Amino acid sequence: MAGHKIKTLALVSSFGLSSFLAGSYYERKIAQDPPNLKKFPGLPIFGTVSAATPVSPVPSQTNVSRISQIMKYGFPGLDNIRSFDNYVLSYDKRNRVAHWVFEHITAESIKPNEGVDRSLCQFMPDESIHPYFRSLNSDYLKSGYDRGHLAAAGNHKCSQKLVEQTFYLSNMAPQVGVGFNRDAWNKLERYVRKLTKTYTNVYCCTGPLYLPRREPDGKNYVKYEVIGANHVAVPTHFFKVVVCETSDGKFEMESYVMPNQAISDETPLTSFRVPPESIEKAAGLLFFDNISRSKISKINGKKN
DNA sequence: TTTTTTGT
Repeated sequence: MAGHKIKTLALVSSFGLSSFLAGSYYERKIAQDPPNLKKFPGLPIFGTVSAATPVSPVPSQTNVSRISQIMKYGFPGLDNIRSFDNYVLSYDKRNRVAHWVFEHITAESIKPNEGVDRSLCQFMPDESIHPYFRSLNSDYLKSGYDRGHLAAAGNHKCSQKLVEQTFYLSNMAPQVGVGFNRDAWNKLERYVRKLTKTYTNVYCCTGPLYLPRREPDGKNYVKYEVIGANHVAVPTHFFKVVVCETSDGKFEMESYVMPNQAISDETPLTSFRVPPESIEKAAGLLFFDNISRSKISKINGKKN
């Protein structure tokens, strides 16, 4: 992690947070009202919306500061960043599933407010994603997989608007329902929420993995199913990397990898702990790059 | 408690 720190920091600061936000604002706007591309001289114009991102208005200051708070300790990667009011997502256009989502939760922020009702929410396509790369409800229909939240709905129940924003399909991945999404994975999500009872701030990064497997010929292959007309990838595994901040400014890190399959209720969560480095290498991401290693007092329960 | 799908 530390070895790459300077490079990544330089990249983040030269882009600047506002340009990420500006990008997401612009692409969202495209989806609502198709732009007159002639307004942007020099942009390549094809038959479809260009991926290029011209200068555009900066969104409201409140949103910017919340996003800065969520991403305070670094972006794991910089591909197709989407910012919502209470979480941030990096989208993998090739697999039609996010690379990662990032959340900042506190006891206060996850406290459900009266009247907030998950059952009123609907899964909806993310119109800010180009139609070529967008997943649809029809892709999941009769696939046998749940539309599993990456940023958990249960982390955003303080307002109806925030919980609704977790129902974009860009925040979903095909997950085995019984025994995984509704059980072991849900248990991990509840455990992460429980950490807010002990720690002032909890930062949580979640995403899919497509891990190689040894086949009978002795070689390693990455094999995964794709579902629906849009070939949405079914990840082989999911990860969660969590950093807990104590009131005196110390950090503790925990990182988990779970296979996308039914998991026995008896399996303890601790058995899914893996070194964060192994997730970074498998995912091509760097987690919490802005936290100096010397400030992390524990990793997966062991003194660092 | 929270996570969902299916068919009416």
